[in-house]
Amino acid sequence: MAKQEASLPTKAEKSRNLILHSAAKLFREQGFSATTLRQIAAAARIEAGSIYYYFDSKEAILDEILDRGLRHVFESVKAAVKGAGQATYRRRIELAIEAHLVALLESSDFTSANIRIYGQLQEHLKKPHRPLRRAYARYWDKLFLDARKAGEIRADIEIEPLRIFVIGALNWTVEWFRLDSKDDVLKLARRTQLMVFDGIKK
Amino acid sequence: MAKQEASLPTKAEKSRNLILHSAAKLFREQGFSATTLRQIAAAARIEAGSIYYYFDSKEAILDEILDRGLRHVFESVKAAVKGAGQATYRRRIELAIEAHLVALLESSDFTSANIRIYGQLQEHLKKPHRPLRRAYARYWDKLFLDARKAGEIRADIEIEPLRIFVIGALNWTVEWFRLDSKDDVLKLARRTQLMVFDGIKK
Amino acid sequence: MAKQEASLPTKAEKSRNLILHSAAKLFREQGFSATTLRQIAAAARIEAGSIYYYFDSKEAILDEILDRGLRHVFESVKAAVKGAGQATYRRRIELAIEAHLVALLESSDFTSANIRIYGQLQEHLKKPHRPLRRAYARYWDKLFLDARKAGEIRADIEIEPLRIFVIGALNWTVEWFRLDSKDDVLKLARRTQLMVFDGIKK
Amino acid sequence: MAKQEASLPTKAEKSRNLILHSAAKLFREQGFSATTLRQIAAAARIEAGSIYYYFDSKEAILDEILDRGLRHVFESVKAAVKGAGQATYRRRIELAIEAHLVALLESSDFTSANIRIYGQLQEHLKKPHRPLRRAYARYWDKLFLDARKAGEIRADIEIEPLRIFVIGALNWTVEWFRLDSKDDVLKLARRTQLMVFDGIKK
DNA sequence: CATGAATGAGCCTTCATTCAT
DNA sequence: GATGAATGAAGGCTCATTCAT
Repeated sequence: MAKQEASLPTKAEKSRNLILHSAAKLFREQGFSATTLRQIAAAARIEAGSIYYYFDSKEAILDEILDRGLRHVFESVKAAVKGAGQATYRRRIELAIEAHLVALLESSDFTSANIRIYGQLQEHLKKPHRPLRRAYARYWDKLFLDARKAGEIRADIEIEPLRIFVIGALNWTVEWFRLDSKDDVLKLARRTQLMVFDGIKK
Repeated sequence: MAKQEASLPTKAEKSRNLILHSAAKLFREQGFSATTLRQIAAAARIEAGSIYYYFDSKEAILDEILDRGLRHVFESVKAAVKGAGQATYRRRIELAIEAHLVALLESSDFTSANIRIYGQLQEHLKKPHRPLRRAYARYWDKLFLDARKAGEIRADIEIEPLRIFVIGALNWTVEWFRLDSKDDVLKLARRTQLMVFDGIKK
Repeated sequence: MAKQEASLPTKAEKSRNLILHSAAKLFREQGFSATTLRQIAAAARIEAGSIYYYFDSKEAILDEILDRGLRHVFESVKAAVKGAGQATYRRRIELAIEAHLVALLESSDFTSANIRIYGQLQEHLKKPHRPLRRAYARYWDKLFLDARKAGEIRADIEIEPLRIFVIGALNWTVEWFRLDSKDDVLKLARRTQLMVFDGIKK
Repeated sequence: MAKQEASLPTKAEKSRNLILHSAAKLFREQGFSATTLRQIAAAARIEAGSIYYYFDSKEAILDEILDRGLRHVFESVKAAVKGAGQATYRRRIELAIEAHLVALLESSDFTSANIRIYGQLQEHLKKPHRPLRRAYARYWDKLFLDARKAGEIRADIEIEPLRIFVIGALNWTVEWFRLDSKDDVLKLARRTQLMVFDGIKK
């Protein structure tokens, strides 16, 4: 009962995590409502009924996946930016772009599931996650705002549309990107950084 | 499929179209499998059973929506580019961006439904639409390729990643953009064109 | 769509009623939660899913059964008493006893189901039916009160315990009485009337 | 089943009893099939799985409750009558009525659970308890028969319907009576005795 | 053309039960 | 003695689909 500190994951914790990972993968691939609990159970190699030992409902699974997914990108990006110390703002934003892409395409299925299915969920499923989503948006806004104040990006650019444009381009990768090697994501990141900052014109 | 030679739409054709539009809106909002035939029927103000007079199955409705949606953007973009005559390639691409956005966000729900749900569909539902999707991708590639040959965009940019980046940024708008007025879409288009060509750096 | 006056029951109305009667019988025999929709469907010779064409839920079926059941006894008793005209109060109460028993044991399964299962239902299922139950209790109370005022029953008898005693003795019959012929119920009624008024002592 | 010779109850016996009491209360309130083993376990402050250390199945719990419940009224009534010595038959029956009511409404939940749920159980669950039920009925029949022979109750009254009427009125109290104080049950008993013997007429 | 009625497969969920620890 | 973890059968309910009218 007492929570052990940094102890090995118990059997139960492993089962719980296996369910979450299986569900996240399926949600990302097929969407929330097209995914059945039997599919999740099969992927986790248990019976459908057993899922209810760990979760109250299909929605409870979704809830935890959405939360973990967003928290994961957010923390990755914050860590990357923090790690940049006093680099230029361009550099910081470049690192944020890379971190966002890595979290989305490599780390786990939580983030990609979140990005992919959130928009089509019913209102009551989205609601609890809105505060964190807003916080993440504000974090990027601050990054761009600081860069503009520092004169590193054009003064006539509005922050919000910019953020939407950039994150949109990043998020869309989830629709087509298939993981082959870490290099691929980094290469994709580099290209994206360049495109965002310098555009495509000669 | 529908027989017609510019005659007035019959009552049957009107019902058919109403079903398609109702379905497209719901598919875009909730996804394919979360949308029920009864919801579609209610939105079209008929009974669920009546849908089968016009369509063989739910999948048949989807099929037509996907097809119309993609055809619609594709034709809009081609028309816009053709209308530009011998303008610069930058101008042509700018018009393509605008046309894509207008088709996606304004014209109807077919295109937005297509963009939004395609990725999560089962393989057998995607398959028939792949040829057209590829053709559309090649059309953009040609646009960018010509621009590069003409020296209007940087020589070191690879075409495919560029196309993915641009269309991705455009498509993601479907996740957040809510139509208020035509101006908004055009403003969005102008900003996007600028960002794509000139980037954000000072 | 327009309600026809006293028209023949439509096919749909017949199905609906068949479901209700099948359910009432099973509820009375086994209780509410031990009865499955599949059992009800089988008894009504349809498929379980078809029940939902007529009812929103199992609870909706219960609701209508409870309502019909209580309404039925109530109206039977009122009609019987009214039919007695200006008879003595003893006579009126005797007729009420008979009417209650006939409704409970003969007329249909709605009343017996109601009497038998009400007490074990969850609070939220009972609640909507409380007003009518109270009204029925008050009706009996008035009957006894008038009889006491008229000096036909002993002055020292408290009305509420009396009503509870009498209705209790009547209702308990549902636990053991099995219908053979109309005579049986009437014989039972006569015995009960006698016992209630004259007691058993010599 | 439990081995014991007036020794103190072991821990195991206490657990077993706690399970039985918890179950009886829930069965009485909600019925047998609406009560889950997890509810019983929670009420007994153990885990659901642990119940199987003491009982083979949910039905085994029911079985013991039914048995204890009936045995308890039966013995109470016998003891009360026996304690009356050579009193009049009216007095003996009055004491039996009181004892039945006290057992039903006060002593424990076993008897009330039995009375309330027995009628809706499946045949195979009722069967083992029928002999004892019949014996209890015969016991009352004998009481009334003796009273009639002794000329204390009217000669024209048939014994079986009388017993059914009286026990029915007593048992129905379980549907509405809520325990407040011992006096209440005794008051209820006195009223019932009076009503049974003298009826309500002036 | 359109619907009302019904189907049956399958969904999420519950629950008595099992068993290794 | 007792539990945590898991099972699998079944329950209420939904939904695409069918078809006589």
